Amino acid sequence: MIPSVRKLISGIIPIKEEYLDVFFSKFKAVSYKKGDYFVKEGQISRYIGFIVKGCLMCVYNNDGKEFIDEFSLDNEFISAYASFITGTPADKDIICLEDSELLILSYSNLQELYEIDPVFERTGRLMAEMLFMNWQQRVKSLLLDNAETRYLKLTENRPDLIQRVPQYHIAQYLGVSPETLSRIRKNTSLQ
Amino acid sequence: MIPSVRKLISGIIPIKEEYLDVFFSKFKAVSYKKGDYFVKEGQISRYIGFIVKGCLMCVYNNDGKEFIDEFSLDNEFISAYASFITGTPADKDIICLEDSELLILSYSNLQELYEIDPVFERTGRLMAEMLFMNWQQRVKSLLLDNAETRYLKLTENRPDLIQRVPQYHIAQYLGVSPETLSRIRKNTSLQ
DNA sequence: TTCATTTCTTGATCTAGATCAATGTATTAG
DNA sequence: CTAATACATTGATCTAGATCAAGAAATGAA
Repeated sequence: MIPSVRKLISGIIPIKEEYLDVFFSKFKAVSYKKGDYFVKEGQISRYIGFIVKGCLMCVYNNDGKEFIDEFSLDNEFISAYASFITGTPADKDIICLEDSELLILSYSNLQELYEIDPVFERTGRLMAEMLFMNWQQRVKSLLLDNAETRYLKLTENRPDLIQRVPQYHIAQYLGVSPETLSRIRKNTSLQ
Repeated sequence: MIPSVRKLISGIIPIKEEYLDVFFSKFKAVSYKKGDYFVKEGQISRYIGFIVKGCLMCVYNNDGKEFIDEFSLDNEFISAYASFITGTPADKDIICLEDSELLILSYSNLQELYEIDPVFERTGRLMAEMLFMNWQQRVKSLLLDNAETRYLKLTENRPDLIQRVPQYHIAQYLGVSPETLSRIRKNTSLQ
């Protein structure tokens, strides 16, 4: 694994220096083209991905209507976690929005890590806790904020996303129509 | 600790028989009256609670408007997890809706458990994973479902809640006005 | 460059759900 | 029991955001 990537992951997830080698030995590099599926709805997802470079999205399909659960860009993790953790079919697609380079970790390799040293359980716990807090924030924003506030918060928290992802996908993520997002942008930029 | 409660907790969280004694030794029993605060917004929450009997809710306040994050009833856990985990001030209140009996576990006692045996890290990981999946489902429902569907799903998943909690709190949880929930109930019960 | 496809904008209209106001019905306290 | 308070219902009206329809820009392929 490229040293810079290694340094990067170890900065993101809480894992001690001496465990890094065995940790990284369990990952495998994979390439995807724009439009490729990393996970398909209905299939069991057996991998967690770390995005070295690229952009992916998790998409729900509700009889034709699409809503976006999450975007992940360079240096972020992505997975249909519920499917991965429980071994049940995924309830969403994960699709590449750009050509992407991923490092993937299989379920069985992760279990091996847990067996090798319980320190990895702590890593897993801290990651799950971070994920959980993110999703709780998302619920809070959906309950408390109107469309404009949700958009403004997103531009603040993830300005990179707004640049790289088509606007109608941002709308699907915020839970509004593309037309509404267009109007929100028009209003806010005038002020 | 009462044996029946002990059996119950060990059925809910994934922990091995031989670790149960030390695990339970870290909990403390506390009583609350209806209306009491378990957590106050702005204060750091240093406890996780297990509800032996009773009902609590997590409430966000947005300049006067209240939204409910979560209800917890008998035999469920409750906490301002983000505050508990990160040691930062809670962004919500946790209030008792009924007189309640809790078993509470302090942050420092939990850390002791983690130090005593790494098996508790696994317990923590599995609990965080479960929590995370629940919250992801909540986001999915808020993005995909209209108010009526959200209500119907709630009556299916947590019929107990509908019985024990005032209707306007259910509305605050679903993210609709009490009037709208009343109309939804009128419509659905006619069919 | 040129054509095709994808994405974004704008206007007109519609609708789910909010808000306001009044009344009705349970609980609870004394 | 009665009064007071908390909770639920109903109607009238309003509004944020959806939907439909038509162009306008941008992007991309040949």
